[in-house]
Amino acid sequence: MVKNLVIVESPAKAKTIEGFLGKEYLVKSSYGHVRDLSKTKLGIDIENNYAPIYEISEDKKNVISELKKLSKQAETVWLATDEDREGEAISWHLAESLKLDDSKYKRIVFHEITKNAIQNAIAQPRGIDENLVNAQQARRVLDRLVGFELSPLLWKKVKPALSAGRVQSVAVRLIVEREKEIQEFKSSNSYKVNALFEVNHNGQPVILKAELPQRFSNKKQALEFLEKCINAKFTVEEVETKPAKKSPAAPFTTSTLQQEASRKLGFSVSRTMMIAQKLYESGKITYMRTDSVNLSNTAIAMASEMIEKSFGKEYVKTRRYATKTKGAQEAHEAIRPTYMNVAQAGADESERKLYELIWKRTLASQMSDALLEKTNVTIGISTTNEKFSATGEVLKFEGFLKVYLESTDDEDEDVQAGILPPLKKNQPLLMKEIVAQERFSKHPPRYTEASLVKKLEELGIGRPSTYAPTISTIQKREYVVKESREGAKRDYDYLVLKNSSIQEARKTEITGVEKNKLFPTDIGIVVNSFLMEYFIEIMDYNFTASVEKEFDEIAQGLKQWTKVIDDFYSSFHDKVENTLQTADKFSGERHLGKDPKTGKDVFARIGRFGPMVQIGHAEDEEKPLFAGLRKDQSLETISLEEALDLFKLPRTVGVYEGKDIVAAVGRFGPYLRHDSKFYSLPKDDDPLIVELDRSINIIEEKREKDRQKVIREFTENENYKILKGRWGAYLSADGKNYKLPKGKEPQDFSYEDCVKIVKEGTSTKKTRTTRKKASNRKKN
DNA sequence: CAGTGAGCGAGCTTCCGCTTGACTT
Repeated sequence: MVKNLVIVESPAKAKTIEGFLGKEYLVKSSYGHVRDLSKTKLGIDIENNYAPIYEISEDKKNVISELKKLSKQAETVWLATDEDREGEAISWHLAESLKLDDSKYKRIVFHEITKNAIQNAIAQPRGIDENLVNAQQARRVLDRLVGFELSPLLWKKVKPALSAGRVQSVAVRLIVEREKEIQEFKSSNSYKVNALFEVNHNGQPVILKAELPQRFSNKKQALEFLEKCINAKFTVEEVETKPAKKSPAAPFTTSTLQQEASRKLGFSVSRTMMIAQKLYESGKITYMRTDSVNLSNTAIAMASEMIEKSFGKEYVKTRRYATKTKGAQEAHEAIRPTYMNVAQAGADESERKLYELIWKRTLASQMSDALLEKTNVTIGISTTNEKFSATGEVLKFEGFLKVYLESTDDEDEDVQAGILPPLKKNQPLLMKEIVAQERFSKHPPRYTEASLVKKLEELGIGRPSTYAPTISTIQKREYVVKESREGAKRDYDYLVLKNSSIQEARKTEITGVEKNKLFPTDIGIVVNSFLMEYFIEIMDYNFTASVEKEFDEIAQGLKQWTKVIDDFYSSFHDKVENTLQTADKFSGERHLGKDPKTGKDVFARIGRFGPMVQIGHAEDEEKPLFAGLRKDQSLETISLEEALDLFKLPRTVGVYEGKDIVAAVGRFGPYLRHDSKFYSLPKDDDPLIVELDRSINIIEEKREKDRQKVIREFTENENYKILKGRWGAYLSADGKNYKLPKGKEPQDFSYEDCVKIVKEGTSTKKTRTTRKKASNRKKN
């Protein structure tokens, strides 16, 4: 019988800690929260002063019954959950659901996972901080009230199965508003001038690049300037050298890790978290959901030893970083390698890459500044007052740059300043070439997943554990899509002065290329307008910050949590009721014009199944006609012509093998249907235009591809086939797919083998649709 | 996976923050 039961939040942490404590301690994990409000009902007794009605979460029933059994056997239960609002609440929920007497449990906290820290914690137990627990209850209840009152309102006024919440709705607002800014952005052009000079350095000609600091607003001015340069003399007027330094970035938090992994490794936010989780579980890194930039003393000591050993003493500079993030709770350390002397770790390529990033960032954070020498050179022009300037940078001491340089979101690919040749004041320069080219101002950048996380963190909205889920929620609800878009060609003026003559040219560049950026959908835009019109206070970027302030006051015992909730809810609920009664259906409806054939009105709006166009009114005698929008179309921009085109589909292209070929657009884009089989239309084919010959071609090509897919067929049963799929060979039998057991080549399976696979497989295999539903149920 | 959209009315959808598995076509 073990005397002491210690409960922490994560099983990986439990395993580590158990090693530090003696045999008298059994360490178990709660796997996060164990109780919550009802999954399907409101779970708040509003009449009874907002009393929350908690239930043990379905997936925690086993955890609780095991912990209950163990706690009965133990003398003392040590509640060692995280030292923050949620952690305190978890301890309280544990005490409640395990029915622990006040004398039976002790609450302890520790900030680093070392033997010392844990033994110190055990020596200084305390009770559960009720105020902190109440702050968490307020947070939980507020989020539930907002989410479960606004969402049903959306179902009634906009479209079923939508959702709204304190965090997700603001995330969508950021993206919608950025898109609006981009649409309204007027690009302006100007002329940028660059020059190349030749300098003699040790008998070798060296090129000196310089730039005109100001830009010309039109071509005429740019040309005038170049003309003045034809016969000008160029002289070095000033050489100014000054020292500069660069300092390393703080160690990783969840948010900065997601940003850097996105920029440097191209990982999505959720991929980064999945990989980090694996590294954490295998003991390679510390906890990956944190808002702290703090490193433990042990970690700093390990880092400094590692730096000194690898690079020398002059590279060591230990630093403490302070968080600047609003509402940071700092229950954990920054994300760092568990052992700084392990330079490489990870079970596969992506784990190794992410580990390397974390290792380098942590190491660099404890290294010396990089010392630079910056040189600014001013070059005078004899015929005019404008001056060129050239800048150079010499690295005097690498410091932390030896291992790591933080990247930026800046998309400008301006060339890094390099080394300048030695230059003296009054030195004449030989001009080789001056180029004036037209440049265009850029709209603000669209958000990536990672830059959205950064913005949310700045606003204090969301927590490390929710950044990745929030981003997937707004995509799952189809408020936002992650997309890459091809750029468009754009012409620009290119004027070059060379060998005393000016040449003019029109050049072409590609602009507006977007890779994995977040775009709002029609539904996202309409839901956002609805919420902005009726619930501006929830949509306010400062809403979270201001309620967090109140939660803090609850935590300090200055305010009663139910009072805070009541102040919010009474006016909020009135507004919900009022909107329910008075607001019309909100569909983002746009009147596009009249149908020339029937004279009826044509509308674009959000329907039950998403964006659509409609000819005629619902109350007309004749039923209105409907057509869904294509993926590349939007409510805000679709024209009457484009809308009318949508009604031309489905269209019969012709007859092949005695059956009609029909062209149409479905959920997955344009397609052909023939003999009740579907054939996707390639990107360049338009379903409105595609001809019979081309259609037959597409059908035959698909048939040929399908033939190549077949590895083996059976004479015994034509519905059984061994096929080559995306993940290797598999068995397709009566429309269901089965994995092939290992140890045999795919073509060697006999019909009897296959029957056996089907028989054994049926219990675990589900059909496509039920599996999808099952996974949805689990996620929600 | 390849429609649908009115209206009727049933029954469903939904939040944020803590944590891991069990899924793999």
